[in-house]
Amino acid sequence: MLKRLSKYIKNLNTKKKTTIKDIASALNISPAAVSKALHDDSRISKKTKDAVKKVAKDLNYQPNHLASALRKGKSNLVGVIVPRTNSNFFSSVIENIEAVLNKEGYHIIITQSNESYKKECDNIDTLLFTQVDGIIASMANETVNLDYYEKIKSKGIPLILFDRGENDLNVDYIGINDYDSSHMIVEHLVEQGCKRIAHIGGYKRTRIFNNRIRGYIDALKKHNLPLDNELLIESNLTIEDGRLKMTQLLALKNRPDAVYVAGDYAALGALQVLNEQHINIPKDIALVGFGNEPFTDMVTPTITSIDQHSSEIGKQAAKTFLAHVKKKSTSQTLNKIILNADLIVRHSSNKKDLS
Amino acid sequence: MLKRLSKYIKNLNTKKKTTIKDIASALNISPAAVSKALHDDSRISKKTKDAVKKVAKDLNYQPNHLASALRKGKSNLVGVIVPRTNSNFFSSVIENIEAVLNKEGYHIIITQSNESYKKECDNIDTLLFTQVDGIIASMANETVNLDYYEKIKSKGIPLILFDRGENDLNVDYIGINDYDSSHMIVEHLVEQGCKRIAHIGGYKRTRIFNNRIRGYIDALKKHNLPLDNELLIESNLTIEDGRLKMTQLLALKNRPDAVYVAGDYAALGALQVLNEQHINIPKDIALVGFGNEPFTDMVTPTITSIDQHSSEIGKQAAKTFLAHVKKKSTSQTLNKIILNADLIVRHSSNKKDLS
DNA sequence: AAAACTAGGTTAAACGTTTAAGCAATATTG
DNA sequence: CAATATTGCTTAAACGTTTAACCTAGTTTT
Repeated sequence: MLKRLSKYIKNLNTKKKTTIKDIASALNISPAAVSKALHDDSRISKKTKDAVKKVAKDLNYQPNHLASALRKGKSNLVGVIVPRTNSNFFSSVIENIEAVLNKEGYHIIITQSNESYKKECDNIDTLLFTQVDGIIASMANETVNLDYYEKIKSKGIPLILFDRGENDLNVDYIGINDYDSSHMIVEHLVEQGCKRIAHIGGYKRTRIFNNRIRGYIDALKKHNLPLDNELLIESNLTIEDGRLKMTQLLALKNRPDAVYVAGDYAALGALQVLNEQHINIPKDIALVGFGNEPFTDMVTPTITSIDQHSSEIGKQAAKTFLAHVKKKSTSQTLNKIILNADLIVRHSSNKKDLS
Repeated sequence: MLKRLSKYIKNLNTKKKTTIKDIASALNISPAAVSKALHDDSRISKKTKDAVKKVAKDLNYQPNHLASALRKGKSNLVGVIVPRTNSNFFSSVIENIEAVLNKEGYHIIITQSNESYKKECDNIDTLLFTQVDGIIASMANETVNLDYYEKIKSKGIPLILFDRGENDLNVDYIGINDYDSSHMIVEHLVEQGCKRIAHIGGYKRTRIFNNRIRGYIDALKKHNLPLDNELLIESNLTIEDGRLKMTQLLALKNRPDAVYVAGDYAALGALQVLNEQHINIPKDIALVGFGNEPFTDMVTPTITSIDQHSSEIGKQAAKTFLAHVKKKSTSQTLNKIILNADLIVRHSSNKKDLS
């Protein structure tokens, strides 16, 4: 009695999803035939296929992703890990990854590490738990231990890194040429007549920031400018720290006449300090950022920056993943895609265009 | 021959994941017992449980989420839809949703609509496809047709809206009191001696922006200020449009002496224009934003804004979802949680604190 | 006209868990 | 001490798809 009642209630609640079985019995064919029809198997007649598709639509059939994922051993889900999504760069990369993957029937799961190593590990666990078919990631600032990434590799799950990646980890990578970008920036500043160029860089331990630093140092050498250790500062590249480090530079007896900041947010902080202290940009101090965030073109003065081709990075990352799953052979050739970045010159460093 | 070879290769590749069966045969008990042991079922002896857990750890057992989700009919995944993640507000809401849900064994899938209705529909399809147990969403600016949200409801999947939600859709909602917030702002500006208060508002069709507009109008009335239609402008609230609309206001014969902008990004755009035109803030024109984005405290002058308690909104949204799944009974009492926002007074509107 | 294909399916097992139902052995109760 | 409960499992089915293997009737080849 109680059982019958509960069953009745259950039937009321579970708006009973249509399954392949329902379609099969409606057409008096086997579930297997339905499955094949829905996948356009060559061994099923056009007539049956059409009938199946019609009934499927009529009954509002939605394939059960979990069941097919379980059976096929793949989830058609790709995990994405980024430090944070609230910058235009990562936001745009994600958008493009999604666009490319959606076309191939994949969906993405976005997770943020907030630059925390622990969070990043949690995210990896979440993604592995969700049985993603691959992971596309950009590492947190904090991350130095690569065990968790090795864990992904050891499970045989394709791993693609972009922007923030490590060389030691032998995986596919998409990014820009940071070393060359620094050269472009220094060259540009030298052209503007700057002689004391400071660099507020990211953490040396992060490969891309290290490359920017190396590029900065080598470019100075190339132009016969002395390297002054006071002018090379390590930063976490937040707005706040940008303010701090700029203030620090202004406190020097011998101030720089140009500052190259390895991130736009920190460059914005620096800009604020310069504006507040009524220092003329670029006449007294020229400023260059990195990343070409939209706000660089909206602040006063507009900030010269490096465009990292975020949409291209996203697309390439997605394509690299797809290449991985398509050739399931062992011929896993390593892909390292290095794009050339563009220098976008704006008011903050353009002395020649002064009206 | 060929078969044996392919089988051999297969075994090489599939780093054979340990399953419950493996544990079972290792201990010579049934898979069912293992499953129960892992879930701390009371009908399993402590001795067996310990043994199972030890073997599970030794064999590096990872539960197959897909299988359990299929069997249990729930995925332990919650979908989150936001306009974009690149604002601190949404970023912070998401962070808190995740924190609360992770503790209960749920994971989240983040998707962005980029303020596009079509993208939002796609996102909903993705989430339904992924078999999420619930959806927490904030609607795109463009969204006026609610069919897709009805679709979620009709599938019996818990839907919780926050910030941008609609009244017509009869679902749980978490947000702040926008109407009252406008009152607080106008009151504050009146106290500062402002008499011509303009409002750059969001789209009227979006409920929260409409409420802010209504609050603005009613507050003017309350303080016996005339409503000048020239001073009430609709905007998409991006930085760019903030610049545009501010420029528009400055072109009036009779300029406002205060501008209340319904979003911080647009307020930033307005601030830039005012700064560029060397208009004294707040003496000539006072400025107030909405959202308390971190940069409001970093620009010059700092911008007065409304704090929306993003972390609280995130937590409450997650808790509301959890309440839904816990009481599976039909007693679906509707939750409308309206938080009181805080006005954070900063330099852009504080005339009394002038040094 | 026998042999060999082909078209168009069907059958049944499998993916890894969970869980209702069952059962034997031990413990508790009246 | 017989009746009843409890403990600690086992059995087997189920979740919804997919797929290898098989089957039958018709078609083509030789």
